[in-house]
Amino acid sequence: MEIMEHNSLISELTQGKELALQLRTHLHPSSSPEQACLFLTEMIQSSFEKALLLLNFNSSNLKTHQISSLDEQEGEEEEEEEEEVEESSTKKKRKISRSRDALKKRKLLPRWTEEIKVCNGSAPEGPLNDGYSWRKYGQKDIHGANFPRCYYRCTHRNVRGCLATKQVQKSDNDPNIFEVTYRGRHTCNQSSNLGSTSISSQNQIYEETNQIQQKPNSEIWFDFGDNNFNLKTEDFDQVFPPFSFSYEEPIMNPTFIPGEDLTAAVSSPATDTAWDWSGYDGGVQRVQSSEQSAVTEIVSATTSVTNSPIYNGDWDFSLDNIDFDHNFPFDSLDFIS
DNA sequence: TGTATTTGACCTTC
DNA sequence: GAAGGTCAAATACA
Repeated sequence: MEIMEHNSLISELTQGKELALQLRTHLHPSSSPEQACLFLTEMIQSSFEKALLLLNFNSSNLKTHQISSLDEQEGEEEEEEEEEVEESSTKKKRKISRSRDALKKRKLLPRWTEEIKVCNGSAPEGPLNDGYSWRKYGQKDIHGANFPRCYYRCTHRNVRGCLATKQVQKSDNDPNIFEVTYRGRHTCNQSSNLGSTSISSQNQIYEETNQIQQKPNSEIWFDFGDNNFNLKTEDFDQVFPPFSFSYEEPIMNPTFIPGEDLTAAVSSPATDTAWDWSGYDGGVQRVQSSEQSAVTEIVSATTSVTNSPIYNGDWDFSLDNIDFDHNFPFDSLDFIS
């Protein structure tokens, strides 16, 4: 790792640590204006994201080097192949070269899965509106599954190089459940368009309903009548490895509005296939089950939270209820160096 | 005409 | 070789 990057990484992580400490002081009941908490959480998020990007970047390079050194011969062949591509510009070779490179990158991307439950059997007419714009690039019949799987990638892939993709598949067991697998984080910053409305409405949701329950199996349930939202906290061990949370009275703010016409929320064009509600985000019951990438757990976990429609940076966790794991090595050199 | 979707072919992984 | 994932030409649509 380059010294500059190493220092940047330490700087970002240290800043995150300090901001977390500040936030903790703000969380004292006697202080803590909500705006300050929100600002601090955003700063913390930003700081960790930068750090993780650095980590991600370096681990990518590392992996590439490892691959090269482990299979030098193949690497050389690849180089030759790429030269050939430039010279001969044969379509086939270009395709091979590109796809190998892309696959190497894809393997390093974090991945996590959510289950989205569509309630009332009201078929929305568009894609899941999770705050990002997706472009469908493929559909595949999956062996043993009753329904095909759809493949989406970020609309801004070409323009901004955003590598985020998602797969949407209707569940065999419950036709109202869609399994959405996200891969890679958005680097196109398009989520900001939903953040502005969500915070206020989210708070409103919580204030109006205040029906959050904790189930014995550590699932958080947000009961909004027909719109249920749950989060399997058992998966938080994977999603947030460094922390442990207690959910006695969490404040989490899903980004949909209860009672709102769900179909109206759908804005972007999509497939009209009856089952293909890939972009549909209304009336959801989500179970986030994180499947970690090959990079590092913390990269995947953090990315999954910041990138997921469940949490797109707009939630304000009530950290009063979050117990920082005392084992988390915030102060250890292992963590910051 | 530009953009999104469909779909068969191709590639990688297991 | 089967299955999953992606590409890209063809097609649809606004």
